[in-house]
Amino acid sequence: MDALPPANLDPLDPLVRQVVDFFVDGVRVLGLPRSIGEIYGLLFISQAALSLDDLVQQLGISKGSASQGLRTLKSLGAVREVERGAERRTYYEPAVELKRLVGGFIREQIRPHLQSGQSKITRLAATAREVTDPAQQKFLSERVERLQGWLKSGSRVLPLVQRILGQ
Amino acid sequence: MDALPPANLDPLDPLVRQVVDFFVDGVRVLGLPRSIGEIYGLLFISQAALSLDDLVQQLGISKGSASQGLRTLKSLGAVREVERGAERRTYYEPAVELKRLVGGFIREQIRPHLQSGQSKITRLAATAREVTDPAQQKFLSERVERLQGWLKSGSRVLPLVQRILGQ
DNA sequence: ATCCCAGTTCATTTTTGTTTGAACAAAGTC
DNA sequence: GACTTTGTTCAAACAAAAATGAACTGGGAT
Repeated sequence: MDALPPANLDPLDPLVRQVVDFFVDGVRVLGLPRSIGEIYGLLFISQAALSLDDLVQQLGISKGSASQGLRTLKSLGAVREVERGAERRTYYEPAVELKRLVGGFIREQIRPHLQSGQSKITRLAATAREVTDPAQQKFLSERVERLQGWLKSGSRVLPLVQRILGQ
Repeated sequence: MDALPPANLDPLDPLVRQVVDFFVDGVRVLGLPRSIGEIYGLLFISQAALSLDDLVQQLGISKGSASQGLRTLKSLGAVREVERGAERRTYYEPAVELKRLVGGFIREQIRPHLQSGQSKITRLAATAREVTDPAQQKFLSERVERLQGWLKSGSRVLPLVQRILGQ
């Protein structure tokens, strides 16, 4: 009973662990996979920029996860690549300005949904217009208009949120 | 080869289907299960209040799902029970004011996370204070302060969002 | 007291989403 | 050209979340 599972041989420092867990929870709320929280969290609390391999080693995740996670984080503008002179491998550091993070999230994760919502409602309105029974018609168009109002409000709020979070 | 699966015998009207799908997508973005979108969507587009059994019949979902979905929707303030005189069974109708919906979502799904985030950061700050190396110390406290700033911004934005969406 | 009926609970099944790891590509070295 | 190093891709394995349905609760009705 001494050959325990090949557990991560290099457990994270407790402080680092706390930060990583914080971000794991954070990204779950945003609907992103945990590996993304782990990666961003470790970058956030590491003074030096880290390479993909550093992330794999320290977090004990696969290269595949690390690669995909970094890709998503890049697309969100949440990490940037650091030039490291003649080095072949690339290093990453976190973007820590809330404004930038929120902006990226809105651009990548919210706006597309708002837009597809808009077009769905447009189609919906067309379908509703074909209903003949007047009472039914009235009820439906009232509801469709309400949906349109919601989306309008949604797109009105976003810029405001961005402005406030940009200080 | 003619005993096909016991598919839903009573498919939804295409318009209703469109609305239900709209809400299914909508709630997925919010991180809620699809059954909740289906239920809310059907209520939203139905002129009459519906019972749990109506939902089960029309959506082809189980009683269990319907019951749990309604519970969540009630807790979000997104549906209300309609009194139906001597009727034993209860009927539901949707809350359609954006203000109320957003308020419920913030209260149930966002505030709790902000709060647990606050307390995690407080603990984190304590851990960070124990680090002795001064350079390390400085870096860590800068990062921890940044996190605190994020949460502060977050809680500043919420009331504002609510105000704007309340017209 | 027993039988409905409307609704809830929760262990199991199903579905969905994430992670892994092996194969691959690209780009530099010897 | 063959080899090493860094990173990507994607089918398969795995894990997490949601849906099911059978057992149950509780309140009428008879």
